[in-house]
Amino acid sequence: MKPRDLYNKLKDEYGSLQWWPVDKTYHEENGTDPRFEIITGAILTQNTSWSNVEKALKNLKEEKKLDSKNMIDVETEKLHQMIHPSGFYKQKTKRLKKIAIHIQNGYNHDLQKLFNQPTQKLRDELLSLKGIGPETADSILLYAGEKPVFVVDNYTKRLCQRIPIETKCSYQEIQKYFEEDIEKNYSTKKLPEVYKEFHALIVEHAKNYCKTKPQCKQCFLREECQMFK
DNA sequence: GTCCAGGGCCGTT
DNA sequence: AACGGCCATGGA
Repeated sequence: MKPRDLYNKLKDEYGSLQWWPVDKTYHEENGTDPRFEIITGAILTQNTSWSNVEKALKNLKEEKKLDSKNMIDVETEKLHQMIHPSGFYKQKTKRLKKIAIHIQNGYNHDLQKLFNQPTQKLRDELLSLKGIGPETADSILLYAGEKPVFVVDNYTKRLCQRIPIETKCSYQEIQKYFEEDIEKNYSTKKLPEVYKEFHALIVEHAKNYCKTKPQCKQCFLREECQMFK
């Protein structure tokens, strides 16, 4: 199966999903940039369920620390406490502080300036920060920066192996394979929306059916999936 | 009690 | 390059 076939099938099944959840009201009321919430969420959700991330985000909002300027000043112990529910809270505290300081030093807290850079340059820059790997960087580029980048996560790798989709299983190979196939069918302007939707659909499907322990009998893709046969 | 989640780093092979 | 151990919580 080709990536575009998977995309179309998932879209027909699940319709359009609104992703990445952001509390716009909070940012309007506080004059902060909603894109920092996406950056924060991308770090907090590393190998962690979103429900746990929500608890941490809630704490950050209650203390008005969900922006790069205010996050920098939070005591390490205090930040540990606030993001505790999201797990790996010590390393994630370091990662959040690191990106916040980077946004201060390089861009004077102006995320527009950050995202105005060429995609590849920005990607390399994000990857140079310890704690930001390929998936976190690409999530930030796509969902906060509206850049045409396909995000590969464990769910994507799992689907590729099971259906299967004919590609090597390294991050780079999967990403290239998906992007080259999707690029052919959509205008450059539409690509970010397509990639956002595609990744959201993959997560939705894998959460519900293509779990670690697959629910093949209920899965609508079972007849075309090697896993079921 | 066990398993798993919208990863990434670091050390070893 | 590829793999294993580690980081940690809360819900199923």
